[in-house]
Amino acid sequence: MSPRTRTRAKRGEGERTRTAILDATERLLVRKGGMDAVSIRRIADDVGVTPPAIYLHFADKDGLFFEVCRRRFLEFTDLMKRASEDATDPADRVERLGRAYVAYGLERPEHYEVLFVHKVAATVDVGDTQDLPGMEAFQLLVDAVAEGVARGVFRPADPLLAATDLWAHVHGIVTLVLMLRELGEVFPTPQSAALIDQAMTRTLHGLLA
Amino acid sequence: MSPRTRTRAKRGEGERTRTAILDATERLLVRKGGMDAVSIRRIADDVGVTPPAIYLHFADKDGLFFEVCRRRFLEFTDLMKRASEDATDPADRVERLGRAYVAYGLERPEHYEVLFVHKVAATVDVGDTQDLPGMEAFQLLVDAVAEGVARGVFRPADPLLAATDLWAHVHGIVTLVLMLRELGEVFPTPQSAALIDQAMTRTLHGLLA
DNA sequence: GGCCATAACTTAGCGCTGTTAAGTTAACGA
DNA sequence: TCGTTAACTTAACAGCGCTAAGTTATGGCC
Repeated sequence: MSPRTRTRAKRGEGERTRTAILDATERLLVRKGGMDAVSIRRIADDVGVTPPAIYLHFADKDGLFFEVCRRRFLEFTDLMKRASEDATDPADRVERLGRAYVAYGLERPEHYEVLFVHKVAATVDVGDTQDLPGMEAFQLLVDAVAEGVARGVFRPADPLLAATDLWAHVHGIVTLVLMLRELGEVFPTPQSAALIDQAMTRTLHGLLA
Repeated sequence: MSPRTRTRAKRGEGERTRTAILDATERLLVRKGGMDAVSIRRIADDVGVTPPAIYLHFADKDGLFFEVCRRRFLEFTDLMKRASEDATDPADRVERLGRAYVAYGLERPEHYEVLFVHKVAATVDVGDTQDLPGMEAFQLLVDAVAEGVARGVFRPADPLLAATDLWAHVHGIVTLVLMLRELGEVFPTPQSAALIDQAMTRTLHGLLA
C-alpha cells in the first residue's frame, strides 16, 4: 500500500513480492481497460519495483497472467460449485450453472476475458487434463447433463458433447453482450436479463425429453 | 507484387495506394497469427511505402482494420444471404444460417476475429444502425425467426431477442472451438461437426412449437 | 566475528510498437 | 512558368516486453 517506502524483501521472502505483483496485476486489470492496458512497467511501478524484477518471479508476461488466471479460476469454480449445490434436479442444475456463469462473466468482464477469451491458459504447458484450470467447473456441467440423460428427463445425448454446446452458448452470451455493450446504442442490444431468460428457456426446451 | 519498384501514386491516384494497404493488411492477417502480428511497419514494408504514409489514408490502425472489417462483412453478408435463399422454411432457414455462420468462423478464423471478437467496429463512429457492418446479415436471422413465430411453427418469442440468443449461441461455438483448438489435446474438444449438429438439434427443439 | 554464496533487485539497453511534426517531391491547373 | 497541394519521406517520441550484466544485503557456515 506504500510502494514508495517499500523495503527489499529479505532472503526467503521472495514470495511476498510475487504475491504483491499478482495483486497489483489483478488490481490494474480491473481498474484499467482490459489486458493490453496492463503493462509490466505499470505493474512494477505499482509494486514499487523495477520492471526486470518481475522476471525473477515469473517467466514472462503470459506466465504472470496464467497465475492470475489460476487464482481467479479458484473463485470461479467455487461459484459454480455453490450454484450446483443449490439445485434440486438436473434441469434446475443446468439452469443455475448457466445463470451463474453468465452472471460471473458480466459482473467481472476483465476476469472473464483473462479466463475465457485470451488464450493465456493455452500458452502455458499443462500436464494433465485434470490440472487444467476450470476443468473442475466444466465437469459439474457434464455431470448435470449426464444425470439428466440417465434419469430420462433429458433427451438422449452425449453428455460431453451437450455440455460443450451449453458452455458455448453461455460463453457466446457473455462475449456477445460484452462486445455489444461497447457499441452503445447503435445496435439494439437486448437487456442482458431478458437475453439470459430467453437462452435458458430455449436451452431447457432443447434438452428436456 | 513488386514493392521494390513501386512508383509514387500520381495526383488523384491515392485510392490505389489505399487499396494496396488494405490488400496487404488482409494478406498479412491471414498469413500471420492474428491481429497483433500485423504491424503498421510490416504493412508499409509490404506495400513498399514508409509507415507514416499509412496515416495519409487511414486515421489510425483501428480505422484501417475497420475498413478491412467492412470489406469482409460484404463477403460474409453475401454468404448468409445465399444460405438464407437456399432455405425452404423458417426452421430450415435458421439452421442453414447457423451452419453457414459457424462454417465461416471456423474456416476463416482471422477474418472472424476481426469481425466479431476484436471490437474494431465499436471504436469507429457509425452514424446509423443500418450502416453498421453486418447488420444486414443479422436482419436475415431476425426475419427468419419472425417468420417462424408468425407462422406458428416456432414457439412465441420476441424475434429480436431470440435472434440475438441464436447469434450468441453460434458465436460461442466459433470462439470456443477456436480457443480449444489451441489447447491441443489437453481438453477433450469434440469434433466441431458433432458439436454444430448437437447445437442445431438443441436449437430447433428449443424453437419449434 | 568474518567470509561468501546467493536471493533480491537495479541500471542500461535492444528491438519492437503506434503515431506525429516537419520537410520533400512532383503533378496539375491557371 | 509558377504556385498549390497531393503524396510521400525523414526523424523522432513515448511506450512496450524482455535481457545481460552489475549491485546490494542477508543468512548460514567455519
